[in-house]
Amino acid sequence: MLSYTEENYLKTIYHLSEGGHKSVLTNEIAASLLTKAATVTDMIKKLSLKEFITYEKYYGVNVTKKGKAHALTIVRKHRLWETFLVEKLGFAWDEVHDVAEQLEHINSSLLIEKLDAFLDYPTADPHGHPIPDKHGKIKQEKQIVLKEALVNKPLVVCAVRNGSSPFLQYLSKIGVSIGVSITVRERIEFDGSLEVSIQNKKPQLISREAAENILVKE
Amino acid sequence: MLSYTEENYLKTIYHLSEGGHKSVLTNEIAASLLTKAATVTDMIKKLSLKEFITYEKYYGVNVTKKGKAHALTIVRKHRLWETFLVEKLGFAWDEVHDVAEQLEHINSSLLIEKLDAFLDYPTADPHGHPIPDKHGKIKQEKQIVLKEALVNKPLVVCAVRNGSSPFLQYLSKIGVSIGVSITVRERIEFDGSLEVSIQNKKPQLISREAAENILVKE
DNA sequence: ATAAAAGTTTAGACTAATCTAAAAAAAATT
DNA sequence: AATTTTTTTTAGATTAGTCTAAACTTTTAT
Ligand SMILES: [Mn+2]
Ligand SMILES: [Mn+2]
Ligand SMILES: [Mn+2]
Ligand SMILES: [Mn+2]
Repeated sequence: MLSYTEENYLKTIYHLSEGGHKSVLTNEIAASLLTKAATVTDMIKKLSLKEFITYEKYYGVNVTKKGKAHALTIVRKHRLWETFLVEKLGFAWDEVHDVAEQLEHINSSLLIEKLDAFLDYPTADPHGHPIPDKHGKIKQEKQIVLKEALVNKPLVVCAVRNGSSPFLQYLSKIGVSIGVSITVRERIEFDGSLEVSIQNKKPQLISREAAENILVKE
Repeated sequence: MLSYTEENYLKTIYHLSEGGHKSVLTNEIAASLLTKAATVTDMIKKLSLKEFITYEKYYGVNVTKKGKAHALTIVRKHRLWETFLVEKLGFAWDEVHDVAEQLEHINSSLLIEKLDAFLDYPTADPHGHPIPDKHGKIKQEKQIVLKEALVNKPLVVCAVRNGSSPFLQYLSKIGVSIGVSITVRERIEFDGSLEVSIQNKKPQLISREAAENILVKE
């Protein structure tokens, strides 16, 4: 059994490792969790003792199979709760993350299975992020970053990379949400900004930063 | 802001004080929370410093107005969550308490207001316990203990006193749930057991203990 | 009215999670 | 290759919540 804090460390390490594919350094974890490196060192010793990660002094940590499995249950809970908040309670997509940060630590497998059924087994959360199934399996569809999209090819918004409130609110304002159609009309080489048409409406400019944080599919 | 632990102490003290009407002794709190008296003494010092309770050394504690208000928000959350689990997720009434013990500490007023609306502003939880409204107001209907009920007077089950799983499962088994009609046919003076007819079915015997834990109204 | 019993508080210790400052190791620069 | 800079770890402290054992108060029984 992991504590609330240990779960947060494990989830953060899992995300920073990009799903277990690369090792993660002490300072990255500290920056991500707004703690100090010394605190992280203590915690990673604990997590490696419990075999959720492996740890080589001075060279960072890697998530073990056991660690990845547990991290996935936390991600699953986080995303199911976010889906519940939007679909059933009427939250906006920029209001759910902080509440889900708390709800993801509720410990009841019956609860999470019933919630999953109640939501009709969703495969993506309100930000388009995939929801692992009860076995930890993720259904990943292929998606590309809007910034790299071909000009004049009609695409559909399928996820955001950055889930911060200001960004999500900005997207809502310009009419972007999951499932909306979007076509790049012109790429401005000077600053990387794009002229895009959303739902076939009058083209508008979006910044390079925005275009790097919108994921689309055909 | 109270910690998870402080909230549990405050809620327990509130319940033991019967809604703020009597003072509560150190050992009662310790017994209720399965901790030791010394631990309780430390915690009640902290809670009284924060003015959620008043504390007179050796003579127990009393809940302040502020303490009662906060306790009521926790009770509200607990009972709204229990209602959600039963009404929306299909939990049985004996499965919800432990999960609600966790959920009651989730901190988001938006969440609780939206949940309340989603459930259509319920006034009682699955055990018949009243749900305080957002101002902490409790709508208490008058109810009597089945043990004291008049013979041959048709009544309706409106709450249980004891919410333990074994008791709730026993009630389900004999056909008792909230809203069911019940009539006392005979009171056995020897051991206090009652012969009752549930939903006008064949009379059956229930023990004094059971009859003390079922609340009914006309 | 004392003495014994019961209940409560204090003292001292432990674990989890955090910090700052100092030491050590690795990486980058000259 | 040596030195400087950056990163990480270790050492030592702090706070929250818990415990046991000892001391102190209140209550009960003689
Ligand atoms: Mn999120
Ligand atoms: Mn979290
Ligand atoms: Mn309950
Ligand atoms: Mn609780």
